[in-house]
Amino acid sequence: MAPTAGSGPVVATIVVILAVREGQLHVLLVHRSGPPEQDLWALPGGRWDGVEDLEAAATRVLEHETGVTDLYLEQLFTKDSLDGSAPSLAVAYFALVEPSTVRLRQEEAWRPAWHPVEALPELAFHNNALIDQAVARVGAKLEYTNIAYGLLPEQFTFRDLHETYEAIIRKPLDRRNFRKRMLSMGIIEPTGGTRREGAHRPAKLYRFTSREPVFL
Amino acid sequence: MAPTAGSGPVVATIVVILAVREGQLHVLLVHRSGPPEQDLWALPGGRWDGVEDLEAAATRVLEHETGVTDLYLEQLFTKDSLDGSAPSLAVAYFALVEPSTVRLRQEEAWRPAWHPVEALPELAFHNNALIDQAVARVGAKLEYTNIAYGLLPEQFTFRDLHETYEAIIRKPLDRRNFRKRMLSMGIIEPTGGTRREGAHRPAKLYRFTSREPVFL
DNA sequence: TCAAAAGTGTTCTATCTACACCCATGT
DNA sequence: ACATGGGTGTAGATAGAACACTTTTGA
Repeated sequence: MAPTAGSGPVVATIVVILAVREGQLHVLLVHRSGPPEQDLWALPGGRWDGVEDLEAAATRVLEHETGVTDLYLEQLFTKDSLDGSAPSLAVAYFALVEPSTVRLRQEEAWRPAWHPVEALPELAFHNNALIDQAVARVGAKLEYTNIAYGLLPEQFTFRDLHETYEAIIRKPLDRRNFRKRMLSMGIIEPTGGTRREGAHRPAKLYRFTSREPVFL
Repeated sequence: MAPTAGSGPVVATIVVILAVREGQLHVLLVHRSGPPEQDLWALPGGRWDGVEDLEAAATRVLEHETGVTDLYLEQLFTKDSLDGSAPSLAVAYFALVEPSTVRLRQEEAWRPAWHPVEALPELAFHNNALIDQAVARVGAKLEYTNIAYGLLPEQFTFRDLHETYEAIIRKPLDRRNFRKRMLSMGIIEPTGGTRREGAHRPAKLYRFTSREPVFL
């Protein structure tokens, strides 16, 4: 990475990459094989070169780790002092991805892996707080936006959607009321198709009416 | 200001300082007497030295411009490319202040001054968008927090509170419903005192039950 | 007694919550 | 026929919206 002009602090972009896998909310972490904070898990990130857009830098981190592009990405918070030593700044984003589209890098050094957000280890650079902040933000936005589209595939059943919501807000949602609310919000619509998943009635499939962020 | 270690971009903190004056929402701007962006109005800010807390740096800008300390301050957004030339980053905060506590610097070079948020001029560094973002955020938070305490003095009338809310959300609020809602939220309480302001019935005085941020 | 702002309740409507049974399918 | 998850409606409670007159004061 080319050194930047100026004489300011080191700036990094880091990304809280969230996905719902088997009904559990997960975050993507990498393992630090060298100092600082050796042997701790950390959020993926990279140094910002000062040339490209900040958001483009975050997108690049996301794509590098997951192979995913064009998903939901939003700025979260900017933190000083990544570590205690040199002056530094971390601009944190969060991203929502659909796990089946993800191909994790397979690298000895970093071992990118999904970790359930419940029961995280102590992270490098005190990044646990950023994850909490991201989850809280997503939970709040589920109520008045359609950002769940970032977490689900093109087509999905009501069960998928329901599980996704419950994984994030960690409270049970009444199935009938949930269905009514989603439909009355108008963020999803039936595709007409169905999906059979076992020895029982097939589920209708839905899609998001828009895959751009929409506020209600 | 001491140069920082590292070879990263220049980092600045800037602050959107908001106050309600005579029923109108105002933002504090400084006038740029030299390049870049000479002769345009801009948000006040300063270079971050990489040593102190980011938030402390923003607090220092706020205090330098207004003499006010210990008011409501919150991180807003981080933007790349303050200008088109050298790599740079601006970490924006917004602050809520009570105008009677403010003593603006009197400097020929910068001329800090309040500007009504309606009818702003084109600002340096395309900072108009940051102001819009700050106003939108405050407006949203009025609904579920007590942050209005940052905009009002220790004691105030319902009229003061009502005008403050209307100045930010730019929509009329029914007086009776507004009063009920504020009281049922429990964020304010009567002091017992009253204030006479003219040839009419005196108004009861209220205070915020807490002057720390409270979420409902 | 008049002008000017302060203070106060009720009705209606929309939204949210709680809750239990039948349906379609594969084995 | 049975096991499994999919799909549906109603009644009660709560919160929000609309709306107009009386009170207190100084001039």
